[in-house]
Amino acid sequence: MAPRPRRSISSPEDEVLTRSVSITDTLRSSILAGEFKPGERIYEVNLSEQLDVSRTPIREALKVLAGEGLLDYIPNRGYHVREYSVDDIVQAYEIRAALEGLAAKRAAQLGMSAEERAIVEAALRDGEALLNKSRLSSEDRNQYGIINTAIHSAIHAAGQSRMLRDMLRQSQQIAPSSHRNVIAFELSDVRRRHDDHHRIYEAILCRDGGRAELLMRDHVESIKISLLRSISRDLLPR
Amino acid sequence: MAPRPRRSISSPEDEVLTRSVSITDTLRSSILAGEFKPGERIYEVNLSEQLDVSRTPIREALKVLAGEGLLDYIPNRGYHVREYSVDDIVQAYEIRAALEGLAAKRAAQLGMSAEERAIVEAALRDGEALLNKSRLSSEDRNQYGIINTAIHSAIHAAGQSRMLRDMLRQSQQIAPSSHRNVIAFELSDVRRRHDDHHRIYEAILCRDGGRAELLMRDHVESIKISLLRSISRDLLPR
DNA sequence: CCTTGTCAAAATGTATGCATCTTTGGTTGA
DNA sequence: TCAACCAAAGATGCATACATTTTGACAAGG
Repeated sequence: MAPRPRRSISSPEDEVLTRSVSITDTLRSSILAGEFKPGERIYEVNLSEQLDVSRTPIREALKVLAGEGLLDYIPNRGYHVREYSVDDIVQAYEIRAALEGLAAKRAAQLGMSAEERAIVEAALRDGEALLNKSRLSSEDRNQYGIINTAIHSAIHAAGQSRMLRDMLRQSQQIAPSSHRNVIAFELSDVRRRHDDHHRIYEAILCRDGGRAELLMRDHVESIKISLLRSISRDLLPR
Repeated sequence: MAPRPRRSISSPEDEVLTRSVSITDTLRSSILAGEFKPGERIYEVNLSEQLDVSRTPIREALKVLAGEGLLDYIPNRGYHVREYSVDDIVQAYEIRAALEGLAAKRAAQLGMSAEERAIVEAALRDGEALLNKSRLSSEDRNQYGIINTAIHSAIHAAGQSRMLRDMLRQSQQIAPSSHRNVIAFELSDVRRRHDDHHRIYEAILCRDGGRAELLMRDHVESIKISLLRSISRDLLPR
């Protein structure tokens, strides 16, 4: 096999690239994009041929992804794509609600930096503009997803806890599309969520940790409810 | 190197043993026991010589432990034992409080199985007997630790959520001894904690999820407080 | 028909050699 | 003197060969 090319000198601030790390990223995206069937067995040799590397970096990537909960591993019996039942996803939302609540409380207690505030305020404004429309296109919904992520990420950052951030990432990283986790929100739902964001941010600015936590918990719990509602609608069609 | 011995046929229900897995366990214990200095660099070759295996299973073990948050990893620059500041530990308690609260709530909502109830009730009785004494020996404290773990583990199990259990484990698995995290509890503290356990269990039996959550959160938060108190006492001696 | 045993193919586990990167210490040049 | 620069040593990354385990097919026996 050809030797690994030297990293270019001119790139100023690049991520370190080892095969193992980039393969980990590739596989993670594939799994989260639902490109593997839930429960599907993952064969090292397959992947190593597909990705044109030896089994070594593949094995390391699989170990990492198993640690992240994306794969199940049984010694001598390989890896399987982890299956998430509806109940698993509901549990993940409950966990996320508890953790996001804590993050919001900490953000309120510790205060948000100027940059963090700027990000949230810009996102709130953008959301305002977007939700003025009388109907949301698919692209609009996508756009709101980005806004939503910006707000939550800023609050996570303000929580100033690496462990908390790590766990939040894990609780959100649950193969979403594989279970059509994309909840069909009504426009009114989105507006309500956006209003939640406003209130949560206000509570944080007021340094009211208790209120920020309560609001955030309910905010996330309500997504869980929507999920349950949309599922029960699917199961009992009208 | 000598070939790996076949697994014995007679052992009925043994854990699967690969070098990689058992080394992972060994290293995890060592780290948690504080046998490495915080921040210390971990060299693959060192370990492979000490443990008399090749670098391959070592590398896999290190990947897993990094995933568990016990090690920091930088590509091409190896692994370091993760350092936990006092603040990190406090954050871990906050996370644990949120998660244990959720576990207690779920246990109340879902109910505890007969076995789980038996475990808790036995532990509560044992605690009763232990705390009757007027003074606790070091062995007694140790014993109460086991009782405490039994109660909490039973509640975790009753929560019926793998993700929740995994995260709880992670939030508790923070090199305790390396930071003399062993809080010097007064006997009255321990009695109070034991009383907490009684009330929490009652709330769970009554299927009062809200109360169970509240009590459990406060229960864990109070340990955080004790930690902070004992630290500030250390820093300002009298 | 189901069970059990055997064996070969296939998959994972481990050791090892080489490639690449980091680090370190000394050297050179301003 | 100090900084930039090499070169060698040391450490990690990756490929590969071989060892071990699992699995599935097939045959023999109940």
